[in-house]
Amino acid sequence: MPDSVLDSLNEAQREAVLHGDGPLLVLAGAGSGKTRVIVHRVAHLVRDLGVMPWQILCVTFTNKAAQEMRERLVTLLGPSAEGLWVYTFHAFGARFLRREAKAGLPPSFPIYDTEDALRLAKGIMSEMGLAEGEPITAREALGRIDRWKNLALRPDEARVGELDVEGEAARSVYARYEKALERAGATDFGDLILRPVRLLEEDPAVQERWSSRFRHILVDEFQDTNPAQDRLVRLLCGKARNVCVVGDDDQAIYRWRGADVTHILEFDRDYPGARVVKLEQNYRSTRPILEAAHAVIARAHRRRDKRLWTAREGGAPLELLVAQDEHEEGERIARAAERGHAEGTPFEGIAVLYRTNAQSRALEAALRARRIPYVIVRGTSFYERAEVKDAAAYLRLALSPRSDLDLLRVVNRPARGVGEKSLERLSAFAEERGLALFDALREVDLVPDLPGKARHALASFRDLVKDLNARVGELEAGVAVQEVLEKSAMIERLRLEGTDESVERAENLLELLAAAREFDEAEATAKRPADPDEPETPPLARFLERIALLGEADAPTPEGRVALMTLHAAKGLEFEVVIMAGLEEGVLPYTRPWRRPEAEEARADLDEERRLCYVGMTRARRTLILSLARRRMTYGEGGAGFRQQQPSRFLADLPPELFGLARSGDPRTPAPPRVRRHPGALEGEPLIELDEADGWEGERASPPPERVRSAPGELTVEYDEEAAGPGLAPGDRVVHASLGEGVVRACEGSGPDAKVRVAFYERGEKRIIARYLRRA
DNA sequence: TATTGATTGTTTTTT
DNA sequence: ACAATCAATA
Repeated sequence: MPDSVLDSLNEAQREAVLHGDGPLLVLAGAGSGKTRVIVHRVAHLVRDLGVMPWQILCVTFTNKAAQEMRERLVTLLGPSAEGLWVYTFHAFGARFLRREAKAGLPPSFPIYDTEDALRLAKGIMSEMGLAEGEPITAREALGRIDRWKNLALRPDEARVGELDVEGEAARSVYARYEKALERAGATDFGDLILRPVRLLEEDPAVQERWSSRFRHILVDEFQDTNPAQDRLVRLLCGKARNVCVVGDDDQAIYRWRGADVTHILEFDRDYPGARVVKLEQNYRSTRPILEAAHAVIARAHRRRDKRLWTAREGGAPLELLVAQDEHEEGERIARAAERGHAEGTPFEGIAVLYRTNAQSRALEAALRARRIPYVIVRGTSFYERAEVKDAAAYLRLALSPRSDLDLLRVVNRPARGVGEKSLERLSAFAEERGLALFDALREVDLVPDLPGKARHALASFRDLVKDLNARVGELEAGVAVQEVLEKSAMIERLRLEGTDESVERAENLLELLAAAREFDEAEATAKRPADPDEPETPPLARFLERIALLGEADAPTPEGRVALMTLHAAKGLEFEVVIMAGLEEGVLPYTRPWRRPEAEEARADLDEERRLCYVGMTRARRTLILSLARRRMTYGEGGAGFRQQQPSRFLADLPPELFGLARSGDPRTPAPPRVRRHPGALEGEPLIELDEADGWEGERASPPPERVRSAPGELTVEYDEEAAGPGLAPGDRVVHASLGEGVVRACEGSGPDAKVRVAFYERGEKRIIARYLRRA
């Protein structure tokens, strides 16, 4: 390894990079150069220790991370990086199962996503005569099944409590569900881990082959592994135990998905003799940001002791935005973003983070009103659109005609006169003869009682799929997609419809076509490492696999736009300016309004919320702005109405001196608000006092509460009734969203509902409700 | 069968 | 507020 590289690493990083054989745990705090360490370690193994690229397996959690790692390795190692195995857990599992004939799956098996799985479970439950919700819903059953799969448990091994009626039902659904997957020759996400684990455990020859194949295994984001994944890693690294796991227990935020922090917390117990390296120097954030983040995370239970530090001096204090409701919050955030931009941060350097997707609405509206360009980095990807999934289902069916689920999805898409009744008859016919639906279609003429129209439609559908199926071995993805789109007339029908929505759908389908062609192109140019063991997988199968596993579109945030995303989506990213919305009880420590978990469960939940908060804060490089609303609409106007909100307990953990106003040097800059823990605070109780100093009304439309006090079970807001209108007085200059700027002439009443007479420069004099005005 | 209007539940996070 | 599912109708 060149000295220049070694010199650029700090001591801990160097230790991790140069570590030789044996287990290694790298506890890498936020912004501590984690990816750098992994990448340089791989380079070291290949270049200095002579490990062959294909003997190294790098496992990540997300596609984005895998992609980034692969790119950085190519830059570092050049073409030899092509031979490295760099995959997400699920992509690795898929590759394993395709290549391992003993897994007993057809080589182009379809991968059912959550939506598919839910439909399958629903079908099974209605077959079993279980009404929805009696005793459990399909969703709940699937939740249980998922948890079992995360533990690598098969139906017969799934344990349920004595009186657990729901569990019992879920288990019998699980058994049938597995049978259905088996019959279809399909897998779901959980299977991609479970099946390799079980095969490796049950067949020593297979285990020997795989564990000797990989000399080194590196796992990123190890804190997010579930038990099945943990077991998979252990099986793959075998006796040599050359495994390097990198992660941060403080950033474990996927417990709900079956991840278990224990794996990282007790790594050195599971792998005795493991070396542990802590990366605590942070290269990302300013000192106040790190201090704030530490104050929040320090109170979490069950964590490895560590503390991030930075060599960087100085740094602006944190800011706190306090709004009356979510609309005002949006507006304040929009203005903060505008200010950040005005002060020189490009829009793409600014992010607004929130706990739940529902919060994005108000934020979006406010940004739009101010004409601030933004993107929502969303969870639902392009490939989850219904029309795209329809097209994909056609292709999957062509590859795997046994997949009844896919057949049922598209047999009448677009509508061609095959209704429920006809499908029932077809199913009955298939059932009788033990055939898959598609095989039943081969003899559609023998199915009794079909209306002529339906029979004809079914026959032509069958011919389309059959034709594709016959050529599927060598068919390019692009050609296959094109044929499906043409012959099924999906696009044509959508065009005929002519609504805005249908046009957009047609465009999505064309985009899928473009993606398929791009895929073919990449396949043609990429010289895939010669691998004699790898059975020839049809290109179409590889394309569909990518679609199935590409959850989030890993499009980089476009230039020139503020990024809006959930805290989960923000993991691994960094921004110059981070604005966190909704620091309120129930929102940032999120609590489900209904079910009340047991104490231990509740504490674990709360810890996870704390870590989520920590993840959000540590995304910020220079500026961290926290915001909250006093009241918030739940379920919209028709729903429960609005809820009075208490400030988040996490705010109370922040030392008051970290707060101040960003605009220093302004002679009118008031004293910073004091945020402190109430003297009598009980453990776990949000007891916060926010004292706001004068001067804040410069940022406020409605009169500032003089004092906000939050005690157990109560929140009091005291207003100074003497304050004129929204802190507005005749002569003040104000702005209205659509009417522009003007001057206040008079105020009637007080509070946010006060009527204010304003002389607008361009629109003349108008009477406006105070809450719609802002100071100019 | 397909379309429509009403009703219901949903809201945490996603490979 | 919104989507998704369900019931009633053309």
